[in-house]
Amino acid sequence: MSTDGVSTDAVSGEPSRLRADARRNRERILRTAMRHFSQHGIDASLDEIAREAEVGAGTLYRHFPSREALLAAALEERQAALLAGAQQAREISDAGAALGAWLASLQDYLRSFNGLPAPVLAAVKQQGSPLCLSCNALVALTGEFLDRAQQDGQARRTVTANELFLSALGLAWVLDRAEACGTTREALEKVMAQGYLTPERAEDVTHGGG
Amino acid sequence: MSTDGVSTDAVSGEPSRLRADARRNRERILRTAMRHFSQHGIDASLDEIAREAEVGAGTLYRHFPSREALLAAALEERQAALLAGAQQAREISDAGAALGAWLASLQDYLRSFNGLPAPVLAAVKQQGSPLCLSCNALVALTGEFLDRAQQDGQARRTVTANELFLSALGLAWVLDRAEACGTTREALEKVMAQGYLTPERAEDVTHGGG
DNA sequence: ATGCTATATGGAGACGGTCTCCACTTTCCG
DNA sequence: CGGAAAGTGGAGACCGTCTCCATATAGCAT
Repeated sequence: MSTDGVSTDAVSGEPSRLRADARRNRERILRTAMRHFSQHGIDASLDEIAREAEVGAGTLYRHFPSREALLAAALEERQAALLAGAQQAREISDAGAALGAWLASLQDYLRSFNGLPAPVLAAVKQQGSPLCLSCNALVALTGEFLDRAQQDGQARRTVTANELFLSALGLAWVLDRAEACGTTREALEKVMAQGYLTPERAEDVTHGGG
Repeated sequence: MSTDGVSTDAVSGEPSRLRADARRNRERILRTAMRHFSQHGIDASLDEIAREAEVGAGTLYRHFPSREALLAAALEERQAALLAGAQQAREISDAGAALGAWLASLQDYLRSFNGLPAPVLAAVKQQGSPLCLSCNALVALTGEFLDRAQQDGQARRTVTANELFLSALGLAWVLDRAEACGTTREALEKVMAQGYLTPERAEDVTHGGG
């Protein structure tokens, strides 16, 4: 524990110019929040988190002005894991398999906390959200893998990154509230991948339109 | 129950043996609730509904013990419309088109109120919910049209009614919070119908398994 | 060390939501 | 018309979010 006093963190993350006690508190809050979000989902009581982190509610809200801000901070590790997943997926030679691997990683990420899909979806449309940045990145990444699979003739050219990402969100939403509901994750992923129509019929619809 | 002078309503609907004032209040609450759910989504304040219906909170909770109960009552007309939609769909000769029509009606129903997909999904797994009955019926109806389309070779035999219904729920969830998010309902419906994979690739996955 | 100030803290309390409880009012039957 | 059964309203307990500011503290200058 080499306590290096005040040194300004030149390159890295946010908690740079905070006073020592503030940094400590921020950390306590964050750890407690991660535990609570894991256990009780994204609707965990913020005051309860503050209480258990042994700080006042004001302190929590000073560090994290909104639930989303706290959520975003609590998700950083998971996001790192997701990015690692993306890197692994990139190294898969088959474009379709790579896309599949990415979507699987994405599902895992979206199930970090119960109810996570909702704020993520909100962040997609709402500009200023703290989750927004990562969220745009997620769409972009989805686009990257989708493009590759399309180039390779494995994914439909009619599908856009946005659509695929939103579909994945919908799937995650169903999954995290309904796994014990008579279906498996695999089955629903398959429906998303293949659709419910027969191939021949699907092509008709493609050309015929509505 | 020795002296049940008040005859139990054997067959029909709910508002049977209520005192005149009670029936009137129930009706006022229901009308107000329909308006509020329409305007503010399913999270509309119940106390606010009571206030605007000019009844006490206790009265509201006596008639409708939970938000779900009120919701279920407020949805009755919409459910009737949905059933009518099902009947129309039945009369379509093409099995695939019939399935499509049903799913479209279902989407309309699920968008009766903002946020409706969530309680419906909850009702799928939670036995005792007031929405549960209608919800089971919805899965059954979906099964009816899916079966027909499968018989006709238009829908994949690997898909079950439950899966299709849950997918539709996920779609509705995305739609009702994200329509103004860079995508159209039609596009997402198409993804659900066809999947994101190319037909050839989809067949590989079918055989290859997980 | 010591003083000083920017920084950070805690928790009381305003607000709004859910839901219960029961003293009171109303209906309606005999 | 009288009284029991049915129904009512709204006060208030409880819980969650979020703000505000008197107070406490870290860390720099001296």
